[in-house]
Amino acid sequence: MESAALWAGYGSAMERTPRGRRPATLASLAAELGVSRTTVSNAYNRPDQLSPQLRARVLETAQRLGYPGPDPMARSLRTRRTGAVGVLLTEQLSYAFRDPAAVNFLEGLTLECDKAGTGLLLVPANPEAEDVAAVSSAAVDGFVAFSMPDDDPHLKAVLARALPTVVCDQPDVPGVDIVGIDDGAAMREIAQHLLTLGHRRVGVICMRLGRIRLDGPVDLSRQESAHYHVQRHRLRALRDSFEAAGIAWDRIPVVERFDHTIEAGASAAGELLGLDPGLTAIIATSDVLALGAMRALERRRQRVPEDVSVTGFDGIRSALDAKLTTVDQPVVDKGRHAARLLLDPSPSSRQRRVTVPTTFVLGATTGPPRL
Amino acid sequence: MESAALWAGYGSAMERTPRGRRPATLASLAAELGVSRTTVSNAYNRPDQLSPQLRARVLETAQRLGYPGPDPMARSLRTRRTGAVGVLLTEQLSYAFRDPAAVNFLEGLTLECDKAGTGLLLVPANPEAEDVAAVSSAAVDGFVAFSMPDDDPHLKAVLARALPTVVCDQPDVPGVDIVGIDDGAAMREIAQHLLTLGHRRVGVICMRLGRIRLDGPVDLSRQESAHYHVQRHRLRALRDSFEAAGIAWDRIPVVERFDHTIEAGASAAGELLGLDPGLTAIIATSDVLALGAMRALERRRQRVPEDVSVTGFDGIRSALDAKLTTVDQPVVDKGRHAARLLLDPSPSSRQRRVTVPTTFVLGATTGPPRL
DNA sequence: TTGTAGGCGTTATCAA
DNA sequence: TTGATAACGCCTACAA
Repeated sequence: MESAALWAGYGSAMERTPRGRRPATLASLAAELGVSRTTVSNAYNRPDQLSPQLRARVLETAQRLGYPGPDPMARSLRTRRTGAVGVLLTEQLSYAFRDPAAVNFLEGLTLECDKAGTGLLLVPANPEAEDVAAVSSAAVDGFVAFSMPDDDPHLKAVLARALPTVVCDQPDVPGVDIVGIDDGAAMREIAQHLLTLGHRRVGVICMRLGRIRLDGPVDLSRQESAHYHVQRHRLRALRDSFEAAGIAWDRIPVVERFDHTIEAGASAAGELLGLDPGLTAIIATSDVLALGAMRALERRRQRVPEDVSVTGFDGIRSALDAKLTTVDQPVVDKGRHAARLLLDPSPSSRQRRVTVPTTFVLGATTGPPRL
Repeated sequence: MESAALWAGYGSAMERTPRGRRPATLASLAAELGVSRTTVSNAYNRPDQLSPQLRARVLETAQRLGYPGPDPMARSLRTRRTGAVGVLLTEQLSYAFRDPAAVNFLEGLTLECDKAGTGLLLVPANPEAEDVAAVSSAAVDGFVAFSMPDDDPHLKAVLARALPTVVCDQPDVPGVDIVGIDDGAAMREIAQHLLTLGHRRVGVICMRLGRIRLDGPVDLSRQESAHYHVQRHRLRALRDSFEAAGIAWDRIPVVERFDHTIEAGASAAGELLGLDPGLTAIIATSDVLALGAMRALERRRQRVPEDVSVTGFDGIRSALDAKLTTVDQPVVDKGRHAARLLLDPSPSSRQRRVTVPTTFVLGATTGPPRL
């Protein structure tokens, strides 16, 4: 106690960052004022619990001593809350600002955070690293996991925290609230559209199916065992649709790309055309990949849709601008729903599920197959 | 102590979220194992300080008890670090994902965060609210303030925290590292370009100049006293350029918009044309506003640049796509530099300053004035 | 290799 | 209206 008082009294300059002096604490402030710590604490947290003049005196002295208010960590330790929610993407942090779908999802999250006045912590969780320390030591009141594979160690670390959690677009963890779409139904619409147009020989580009970087053709077993549910369901829906139309699925080339970029889509399309030069349509499981495919076709002087039709998935802005035939999903809404589930205390402990609607978008990139 | 041991021993189910049982702590784990807290702590933080088998036993018991590892808040309180940096924008959080420049800046920040393995906390700081609590209680190791007015209470709260801080594009606080561009020089290039083309009657659209929502014409005094330095410098550069060319600045209408959106730009352009139907060029202090102006002109069936020239500022993607004449600034790099300054411990306490280069971009939206 | 003990800065509880 | 006391859960010299 006395040492605190000593410190508090030491030096009286008003530098913003008191150099060489030990930073003021609630206790040192109290000592300086000759009141108890409780009183100082109340001055900040319960203004009605002390007289206005005493409070004014406390605040003024705080200013003079350069005391910035109660220490956030100490407060959090005590109150068990931080006022922030954590987000995990399945990628580098910068992906959050580079991928259109991620950007939209996060916009949705922040829309609700703004309302609630909570912060949003982007938690580093590189899928190619096993280091979950950042997850274990994130100072948050809850987590949103976006598009993570079901075997991701970071996800496991999140669940271990036993905090309120919501997952979006990915693994259905028992008891954990989830937001998503009906991937199968949406993909079947795409397939049906192409089948109706008369396409029989198609190629598929999908996003990563596992945590290991792997770029190339995907066999059936890998399709079925994909750790990314979304991709698995979409591929499964395609298979069902084509087989129902009497087309052997194992004759249809499926190519995987780890990176979710336009360039990756372009290279995948190239690979697909190498695998089956006679295909008349390319189905991508995301708009970004589809845009890449279009770029590759353009480079090869193939016309879309006259020579090859292309479909996407997501409904991102640039895809709609490019008149891509795709499925539009309300990504911003998914973010909002996720945040609401997280911020609304669940009455029971039962899993809540929100499925947002999707819309088939007929663009100008699909047409009858060439002869 | 004994009560901890009691708790630790209570119940032994392996539910992920031990219901009704007090959550395990480092101490309860130690008690359960019959070792000291130090040992358990070391098992997590200094694996080399204890035998592999003991460590394995600790970790296994932790798993069994559902202990998720050291509590982040407690750890932070003790170590005085959190592994996250905070960002303040001058807007709602969702702005971070809606405004192209903000998105790019944050991408730059996260690029460096990824390298360093630190998280990024978006701190709510609504400019129209005075509530600074989120800033005061943000669990971060440092702050980046992006584009804040010099009289913003949130900024004041940031400085009060006495943590490492970097500001970007805005107030030059003594002793605080800063990243920016030469706004004046860049804007003079724009002005010179238009003057050379022969424009004499122009109108200006600028972003908000103060924290109070205000949409409309801006008089000289407000221009000079703007709390947003960037805007002030840009307007000042315009004024200097035009006056040097013998054009009376007070005859040039300047219109301000609080919201930074395309719609705001459009309405501002409309207002400008009302103020001076004879103007031959519209200068916007941002690309977003310029794109809005173009939209307004299009609605009015005015051709760009035949009827009216338009210039922007920033070099965002959609502006470059639209062939806007503008100034390109490396926003992603600004983010990177800001993060680097923050994460690199400054040797001295002197202010460091990084000025990134800009490039004049001649687009297709400027031409000689109509007769 | 392991244990002891003090303190990080705050808030909650209860009493005055 | 104010104050004393006890946690909150952990890290880290220092000692053994």
